[in-house]
Amino acid sequence: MPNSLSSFNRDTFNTALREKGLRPTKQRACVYGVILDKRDHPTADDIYDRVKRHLPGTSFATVYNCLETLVGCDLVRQVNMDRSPTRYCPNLTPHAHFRCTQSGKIYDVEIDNDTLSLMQALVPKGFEAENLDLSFSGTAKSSNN
Amino acid sequence: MPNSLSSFNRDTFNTALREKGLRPTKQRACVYGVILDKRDHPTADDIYDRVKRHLPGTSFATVYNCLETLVGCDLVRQVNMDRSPTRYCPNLTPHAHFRCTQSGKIYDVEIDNDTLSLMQALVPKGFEAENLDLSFSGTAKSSNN
DNA sequence: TTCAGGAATTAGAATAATTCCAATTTAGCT
DNA sequence: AGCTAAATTGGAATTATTCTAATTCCTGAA
Repeated sequence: MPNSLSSFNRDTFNTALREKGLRPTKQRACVYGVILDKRDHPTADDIYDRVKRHLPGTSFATVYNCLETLVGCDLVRQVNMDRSPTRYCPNLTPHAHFRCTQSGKIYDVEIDNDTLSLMQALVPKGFEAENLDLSFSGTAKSSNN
Repeated sequence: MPNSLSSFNRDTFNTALREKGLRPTKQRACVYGVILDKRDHPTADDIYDRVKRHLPGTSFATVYNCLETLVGCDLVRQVNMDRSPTRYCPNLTPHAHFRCTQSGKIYDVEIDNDTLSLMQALVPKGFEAENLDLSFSGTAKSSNN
């Protein structure tokens, strides 16, 4: 039930919001819940559909508002692949993404610390990188689906 | 004059298109020309403005069509950063991009072969990556502008 | 507990980038 | 020169997202 967060997640959620002086509303909890519940990198559209099942009155604007809030509180990450709609991901560890051009599915790809440091070292002097995004696209064998 | 490609670039251009059975039209040449001419990662909009100075009748659809063609012929690369409009880049060597969140400017960042191989090695078995995209965002010191 | 004031949500309009479409023009062959 | 497929054109359509103004909801001071 995505609208009832586990007590662990509920705590994380409440704390993260309160730290920023924001209110832990039921819509925000529900959006967070559905993202945790099915970790398939849903789009705002997907999330809207899922949230509506629990809170039927929810509007699109609210979903976008909640997503922005959750991203701002570092509870979820945005994943942008090419021109496709933004996707959302509750995995906060440094990781890359692989998109299968056939199925459209997105997979998390771990990044080991050595490679991560080397990538960070690419940034030239005089530039201060706050964010690093690594993504792959190609085909995934059907056994991965 | 972006509508007169250097003979070197003209050759590259003609060959790349003919190899795919496509026609080297003046619109395509002009789009390619303006991208080579000012390597500032222009958007389709920027390109449209520049092309219009040389071929005033050009439509937006044509610019998009030409860009798609040029990308398909591996004459230019698309650069997608977050949700901002797609940008185009004539640098075909493997490289990453850095976007300054203050100025919006995009800079090329070299990737050395060792780091490139390590990044490619992140892709798990069962996945075949055709494309790799690495981008950074943050701030660039004003001396870089 | 009530109520004031700010925060959050809502529905729908607006925007921005891009793609589609049907009609016209053009380039390359015979 | 004329035919045919390819390319271009202008404008409409689409898609994802953001904005806006009105309403509802919380929260904490009285």
